[in-house]
Amino acid sequence: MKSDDIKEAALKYFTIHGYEGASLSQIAEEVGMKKQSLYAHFRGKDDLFLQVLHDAKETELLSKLQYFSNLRSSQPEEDLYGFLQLIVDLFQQNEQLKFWLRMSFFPPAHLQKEVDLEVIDIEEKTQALLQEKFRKWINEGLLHAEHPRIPTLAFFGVVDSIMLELVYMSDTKRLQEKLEASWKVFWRGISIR
Amino acid sequence: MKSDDIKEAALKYFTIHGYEGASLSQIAEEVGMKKQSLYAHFRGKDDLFLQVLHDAKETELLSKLQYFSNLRSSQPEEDLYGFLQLIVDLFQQNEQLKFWLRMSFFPPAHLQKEVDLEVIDIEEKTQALLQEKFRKWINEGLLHAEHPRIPTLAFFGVVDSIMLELVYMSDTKRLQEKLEASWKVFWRGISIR
DNA sequence: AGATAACTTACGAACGTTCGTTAATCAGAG
DNA sequence: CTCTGATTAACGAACGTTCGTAAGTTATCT
Repeated sequence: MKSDDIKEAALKYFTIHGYEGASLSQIAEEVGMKKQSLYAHFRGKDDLFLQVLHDAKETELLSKLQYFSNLRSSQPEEDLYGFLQLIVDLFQQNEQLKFWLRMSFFPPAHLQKEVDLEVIDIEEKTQALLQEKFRKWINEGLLHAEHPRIPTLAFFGVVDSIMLELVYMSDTKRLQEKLEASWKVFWRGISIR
Repeated sequence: MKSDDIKEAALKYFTIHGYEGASLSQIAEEVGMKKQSLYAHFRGKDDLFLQVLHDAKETELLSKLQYFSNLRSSQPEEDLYGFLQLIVDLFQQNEQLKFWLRMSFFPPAHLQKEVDLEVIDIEEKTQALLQEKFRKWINEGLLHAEHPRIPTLAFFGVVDSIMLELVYMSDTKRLQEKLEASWKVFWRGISIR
């Protein structure tokens, strides 16, 4: 499918240069066609962008849901640390997560409304899922007793900081060091004494 | 000074629309002049951007250095939590921190080198400063004994996640809740039991 | 003080280029 | 023949930048 090639190229340039900085000529050239030909597949730049955005969001959401549904054991230490590693892996496999991160925090001004809808959707779902996990773990006495919303929000904080580090990353060693440090302190902060 | 008005307007549009999305016409219009007149003050768009960037970095660096040098007491709990509040205050006072955050993580591609130099500079200085603080606190037995680099990196992680939340922020209540949660877990993770 | 020179700031006009988009045309496949 | 997808051509609009110029300010010298 040629549309997928276009979306792949668009993802790349949107990620590097942002919405305004990415030009349809570049994207078209990447897939070996003229920019006017893109209009056979998409209604325009906005349409292309929103489809790429939706795809990126869906794959990210799916990856996270799959990770949590494939957990057999109830071992918060492994499960949570594994989730952080999942984020790192996703970042290095596809460009989609980096694109998603950039656009969810710095969306093109005239599409902020549409972007926000996607952001809110994925956030509510993952947060509800994780908070439920924490609720169980706390009830089972595996974690420090407190309202599950607290470790949930704190963990998303760790995830966010790791993603930011992944964006900036020049060096894998530095990333791993920061991940270990954040995880160590976080785990000590939620585990039972 | 008219140059300052221009830089102020430029900061605003760079923050909202990014480098590529901000146009000199808009910036000029904001200060009540034509875009050609900007060239009496700056050599071009890149020059304007880099000056705004440098100013933003300097004020942020200065704010952080001042905060740490004005600490009289050796009370990590107050000092660290106060630093988080400082970040929140800086974000709501000036636009500069939001601009800085956006550009340090998603710089215009052709200026990445120049931006990186500023980022590395501010990061090295603040990190060295904070790590020294942690070293002292740990030596005084006020914090959990470990290599000071660990709580330093973890704390910067908390700071980053708070800043991301400030960028996204639609709601002050949500921000405060996330800040409290991250702080609670972080503090429990580094304090002595 | 008054005249002159130099510098600063702003403007209109125009430059060449690129942008996203539309329309007409054409090749190839079912 | 029809339909899908790609092309060429062309569009108005906006981009950053340069030029020449005019007005205002400052500095220098007699």
